[in-house]
Amino acid sequence: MPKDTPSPRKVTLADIAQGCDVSRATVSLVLRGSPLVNKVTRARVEAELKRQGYVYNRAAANLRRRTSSSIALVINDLGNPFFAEFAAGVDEALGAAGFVTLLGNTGESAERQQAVLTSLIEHGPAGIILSPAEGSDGDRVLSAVGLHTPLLVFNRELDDADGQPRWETLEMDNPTGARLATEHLIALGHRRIAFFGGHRDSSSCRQRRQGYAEAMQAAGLAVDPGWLIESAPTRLEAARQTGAMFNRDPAPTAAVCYNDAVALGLMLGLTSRGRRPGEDFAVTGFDDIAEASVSVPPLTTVAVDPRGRGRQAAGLILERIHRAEAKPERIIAPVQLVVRESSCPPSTH
Amino acid sequence: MPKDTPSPRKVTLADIAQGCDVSRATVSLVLRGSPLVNKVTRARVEAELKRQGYVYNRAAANLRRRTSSSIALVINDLGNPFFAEFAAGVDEALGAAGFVTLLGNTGESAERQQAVLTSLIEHGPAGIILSPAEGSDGDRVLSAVGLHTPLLVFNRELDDADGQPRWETLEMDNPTGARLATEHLIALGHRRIAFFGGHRDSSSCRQRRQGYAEAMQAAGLAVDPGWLIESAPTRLEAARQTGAMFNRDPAPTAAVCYNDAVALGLMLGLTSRGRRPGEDFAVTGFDDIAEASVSVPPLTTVAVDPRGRGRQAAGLILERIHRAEAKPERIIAPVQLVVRESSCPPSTH
DNA sequence: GATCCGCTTTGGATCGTTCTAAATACGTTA
DNA sequence: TAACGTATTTAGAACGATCCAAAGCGGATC
Repeated sequence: MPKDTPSPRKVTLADIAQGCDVSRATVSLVLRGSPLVNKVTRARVEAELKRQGYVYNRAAANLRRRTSSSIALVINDLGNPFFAEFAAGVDEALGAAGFVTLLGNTGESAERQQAVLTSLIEHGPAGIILSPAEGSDGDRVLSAVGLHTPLLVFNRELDDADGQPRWETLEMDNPTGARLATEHLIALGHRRIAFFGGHRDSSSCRQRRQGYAEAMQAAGLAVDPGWLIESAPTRLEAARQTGAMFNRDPAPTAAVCYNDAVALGLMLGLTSRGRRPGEDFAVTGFDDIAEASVSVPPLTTVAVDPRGRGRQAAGLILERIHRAEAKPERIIAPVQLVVRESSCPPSTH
Repeated sequence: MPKDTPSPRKVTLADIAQGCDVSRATVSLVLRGSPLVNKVTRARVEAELKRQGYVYNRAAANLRRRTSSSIALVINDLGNPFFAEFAAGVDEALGAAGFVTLLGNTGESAERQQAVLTSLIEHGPAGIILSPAEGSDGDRVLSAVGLHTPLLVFNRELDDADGQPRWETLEMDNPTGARLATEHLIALGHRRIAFFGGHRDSSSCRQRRQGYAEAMQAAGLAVDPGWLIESAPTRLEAARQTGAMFNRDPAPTAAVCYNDAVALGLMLGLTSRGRRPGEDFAVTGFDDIAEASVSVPPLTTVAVDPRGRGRQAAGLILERIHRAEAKPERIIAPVQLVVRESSCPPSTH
């Protein structure tokens, strides 16, 4: 229940119309740059608009026209630079198309996500871009969103069991990214390669592990189950788990990490155990966050261009709004391996 | 000009009213939980609401009531974790109060900021929170925002020369923060302390330098002008400028940095010059970004709690909306020194 | 003088809510 | 029986824009 106060009263079309002795309809035509109105009238009206400091009331227009000029953007963790960049990309592209972004941050809580969605939908956005919180349920989401508002799900899979896909999907090409990183390490001469970090039940982690496994298999390399190490996707947790890597003998000589945060944490953990990442242990990340290029050593990683993905997501939802009939697609965004210094050949001793 | 398409038609109050044979007014009362309606009627109406899958049209309600349930949030750089956290805090508090966040990212461009403000204001937000882009002009901002929408300016000063303050201000206590950091280094025994990073013309940098200067003076320590080193507030630039610190003889033994990014860059630069931050050179930062606690060595810094500041900003603007007559205040948020390992006593040799 | 034309302009209904003032129902009291 | 009070419901005019169909206005044509 928004507590709010009536404003002092704003200048409306009617005020302008009265002020220069034309009808509201004419003023409206001027505002929308219609070619119907006479030059002289237009000039008079425009002068009056400026004089009274008129500001357009888009809500009223939208009500009458039964349209909307906003898109809701629901993010699972705005504090995470990856999603913040994504949001910036979305807002940039939406702004350029004349839309405004309705923001909602869920902090990875599926409950809050429901609340946020119900609240946002009441503002009548033309579409919704959702980066789901962990543990989101497709049916619940849909019950809040309804069937009339186009929905684009970003980054995580949301169970969509029905025959008909009920929303559009934009995902990173996780398998390929992990495969590229793994192949790169193999090409450098590594044979014992671990997959480090991430939660087994997250869809992106599954997909990345799969790409890793494919590359290993294609090269005829065995994967020791002890080389699949889970950890929360944060630097701190990853640093803590570093030890788990060296429980087996022989230990791995390289690790493909779930993401950059984990990779940076692993490098920290290695350093504090007296190992030098990029010299006697190879590490790769995923995401290419800003820090990756300035860490010591600079991190080899898979770039996904979150800002570009944001722009893409905005483009997709706008397209869908214009052609509501088209059936939802599932889009996989390409990724790119960026080789830096953290991926070294296996040390010789 | 938003290109948009009429939607398939939504369920309205009238549909519900017709569906259970009461008037629109009654349904409206039910929706708003008025005690006037009879229990039995209420139940009937509620059943019908559910049956038809009604969703409230807040825009229409806002039009009629001449209210607004949104607040615009304009951010100079969403990609920066500090501002992303701030935004998350704002959204959290606004959401709790039943408001929705209209997001706009300006990417530090004053031009884009004007465009964003004019676009957002047309959606009739109840208030605006603005973290200004570099080089913003107070008068231009105000010409876009108008005088009827409460404005809260965050983090940077915006020239407000007039006698009457025309907007509310929320700033960090920069002078005190820098003073605390400097005093901490002095207490450890340092005598030659540099101020490293930031642009001289940014208001926050000026304020932090001032706090540093005060502390130095209070301790009777001279400041060599060569110890005031400018740099863009990024890690990379800071690393590049590291050399400038050792141009003078005797060189400083510690540095108060403009912010954490700069401090981390400086530590990088020190390391690559064979110096060990936290052992033979002391470093402090400002902001306490997530990384600060996990860097090597962990960074002594000044915590400003961006998420908390976001919540505070939301609270302030909401308060102002309710009491529009109150004259705008200028609020300085307290900061806190967090001592970690990067600040060591001066090395003995 | 009536008709038709293109060029402009306009009154009034409309979008989905809320608000006001008044209507309705029904028992009580005088 | 009329007047009254309480509890509940409602018709219809707003809010600020847009849309539609129609009208006004010369001037050209018949």
